[in-house]
Amino acid sequence: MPELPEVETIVRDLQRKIKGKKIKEVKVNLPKIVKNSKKIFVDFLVGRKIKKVSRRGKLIMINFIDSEKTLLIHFKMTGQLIFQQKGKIIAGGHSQKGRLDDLPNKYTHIIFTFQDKSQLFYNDLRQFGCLKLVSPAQLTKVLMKFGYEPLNFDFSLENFEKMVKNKKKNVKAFLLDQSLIAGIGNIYADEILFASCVRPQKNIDTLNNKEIKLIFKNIKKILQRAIDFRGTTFNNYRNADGKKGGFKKLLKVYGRENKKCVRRNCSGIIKKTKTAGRGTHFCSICQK
DNA sequence: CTTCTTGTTACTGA
DNA sequence: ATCAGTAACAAGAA
Repeated sequence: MPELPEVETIVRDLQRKIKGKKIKEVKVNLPKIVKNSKKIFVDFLVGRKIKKVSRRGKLIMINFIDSEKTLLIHFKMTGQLIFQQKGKIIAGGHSQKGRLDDLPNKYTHIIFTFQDKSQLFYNDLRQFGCLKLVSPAQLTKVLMKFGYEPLNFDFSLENFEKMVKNKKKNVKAFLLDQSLIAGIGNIYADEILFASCVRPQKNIDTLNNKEIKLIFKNIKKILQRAIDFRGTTFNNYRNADGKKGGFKKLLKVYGRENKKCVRRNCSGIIKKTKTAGRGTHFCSICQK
């Protein structure tokens, strides 16, 4: 599922690929994905030049030259943004399921065509993602609800320690709460807690100083490393080139139910439970 | 056929 | 106020 590292990978790629391009045509095949009226959405975008592609948590923001408005894109579970030069065969090669690598496919709901004939496809198998044009005031309101950017300088150990105080949630729910820290999802929450030897069910107010420090360090380390590997493809995720991420082989607990714990000298078997409403993987031996 | 999956929001009840 | 739990959204995998 797209979490911070996956969204960051796409944002960096798109910034390079579509910055400065002028939109020539916008096709909306599934209007419910767009949270504005289709006419307002299309009329605004056609003729616009892309100024900037950026991100806050898992939310993508696209700005345009000569406009105050921002296009927000949220992938939710299965959204994709895939860019193709005109006529180029999409990378990713040999789909086992036939021709899903050819775009547009049956999950392509919006198509942006630029003046140079290159195209950006919004695909979404489960149709939970959304696109929305917002004014600066609306944008401010949306961004107010986001917590720290975990890789930013202001997300410091000192500030993290402050956040942990007076909180009563279990630590998994804490990591998933976008209003506290923005961008961690189910996969990285499990990985961060495994790396920190802390049980996901453990209440945040029972953590000792060492555990708090370790969790803080691993949030930064694991998210950064996942970006370096261009994200995790568990099933649906693809980057802006349509390719899979490389972090899956570095996953230590997520998706490893009933397998042996990879920690040295640990004989545990990875268990799967439901915590904070999500499938949660952990080792009951080395995660205390 | 049923059950499970996931990000987010909305809602309920403690 | 705060938190835990669940439903809803959709469609595919097992």
